[in-house]
Amino acid sequence: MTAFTAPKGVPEYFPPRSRAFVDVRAHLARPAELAGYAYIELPVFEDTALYVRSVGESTDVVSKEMYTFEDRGGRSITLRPEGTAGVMRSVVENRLDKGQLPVKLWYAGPFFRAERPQHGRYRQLQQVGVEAIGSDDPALDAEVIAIGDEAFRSLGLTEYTLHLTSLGCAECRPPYRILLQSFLDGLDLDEATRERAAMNPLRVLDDKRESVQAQLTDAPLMVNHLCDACTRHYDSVREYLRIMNVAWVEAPRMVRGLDYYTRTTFEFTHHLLGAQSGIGGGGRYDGLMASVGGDDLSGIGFGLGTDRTLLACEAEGLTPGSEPHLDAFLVPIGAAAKSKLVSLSAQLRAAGVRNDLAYGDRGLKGAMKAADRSGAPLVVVVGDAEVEADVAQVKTMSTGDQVTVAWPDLITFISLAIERDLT
RNA sequence: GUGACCGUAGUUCAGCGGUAGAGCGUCGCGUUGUGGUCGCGAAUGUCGCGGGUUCGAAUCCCGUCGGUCACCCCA
Repeated sequence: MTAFTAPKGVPEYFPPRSRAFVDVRAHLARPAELAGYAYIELPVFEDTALYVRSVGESTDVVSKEMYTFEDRGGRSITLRPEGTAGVMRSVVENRLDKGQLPVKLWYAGPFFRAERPQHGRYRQLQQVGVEAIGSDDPALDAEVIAIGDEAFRSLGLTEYTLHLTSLGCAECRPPYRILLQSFLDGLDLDEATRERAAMNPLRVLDDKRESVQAQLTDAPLMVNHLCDACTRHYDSVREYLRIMNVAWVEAPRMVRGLDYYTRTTFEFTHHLLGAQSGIGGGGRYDGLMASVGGDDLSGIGFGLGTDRTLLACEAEGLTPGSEPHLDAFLVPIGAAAKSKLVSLSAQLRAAGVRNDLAYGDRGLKGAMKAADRSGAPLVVVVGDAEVEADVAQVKTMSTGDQVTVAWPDLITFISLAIERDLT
């Protein structure tokens, strides 16, 4: 039993799984880079009011899941529960929106939500996100969605579904909301659900209980009450998605937990993850910039769950990050050989050849075992005889072939061997 | 936050009232300087933590911490 334990609900990634985590994160970010999104590094805590204003006071995230505390100057600080608000704040504060639009940004890092932990639901969670600000072009909605889809697909994932809907805008949502509310008023609901209906009637639509769902079959749906502009926008988004061969499922009852979403809204869920199946989600947020004090610019973005995506890969039997991470492993026998290989190791690294050395002066047999487990395709063995002859033995692990190479040719020989293997 | 289940070597788990086991992994050996297979051997546990019941607790009870499942929520 160790004296200290990590805080409740916090995942840690250490070898060998940390390699998979890093690889997943890289795959999630790559499609955004390919589409011209630039990286933005933001603070992990912000003024509490930023989240209350943008995410929405009535949301669960703000009302009961935030890590909020007072700092030494008496300011109310909150550990970021999501990424979009901080990006908006930074864009406005640093006037990134005063140049060419849209502003396209991506970020990655930890977020914090004080929920009851579960497999895939963590108090410190990792996300990779993108935001495209300053354009309401539906092709941009489609681009963002396609980037998310490509991120998952590039990892080899297949057991996921893209859910898509439109949540309407400031014009058409309020009247729909009233319509839905009056429908829900006529239903037989328990106290907690009734309260939710009053707070956010949309939320009731995706209640998982059958007793509730049975009563909802005739509920009015937002997609049937969109204004003309929203209908055109949504139709257009879907047309672009078709052009890009992105498959989706219409999800007219989908609800998102953050209040700022408007129009296009989407979610990626994975079938093998149980209750915490959401691996990514996002949407358009046309009033958000103005609400944090900026110009009234529209925007769209998503957050992809790095932790859950890794879990999804594991559930599908995928092994991200399992490629060998070394090119060569160096095995010295005796002090003279050790000095030569310590020097060689540094030279190889400077030449871009990834390598490790058998430390601890263990026997050749044990050192070879370590070499095998390192995954390095090449092993360099040097003992007294080789030092004497100014050569090294270079063994190709996959075939067992071993050749003697003159010491001055070694770096070139190894570099070429690796290059040949890669092509 | 609500309800339920679980917590034993590095790891996966068995043991379920009489003073702790297996597979995998780790390390060593199978003669002098070569891994992966095979054979042989070894090391490692305050049985999550605290209290209680008992002659005796990893085993029963309570609390606590942590994890997991569902709800809720969402990445």
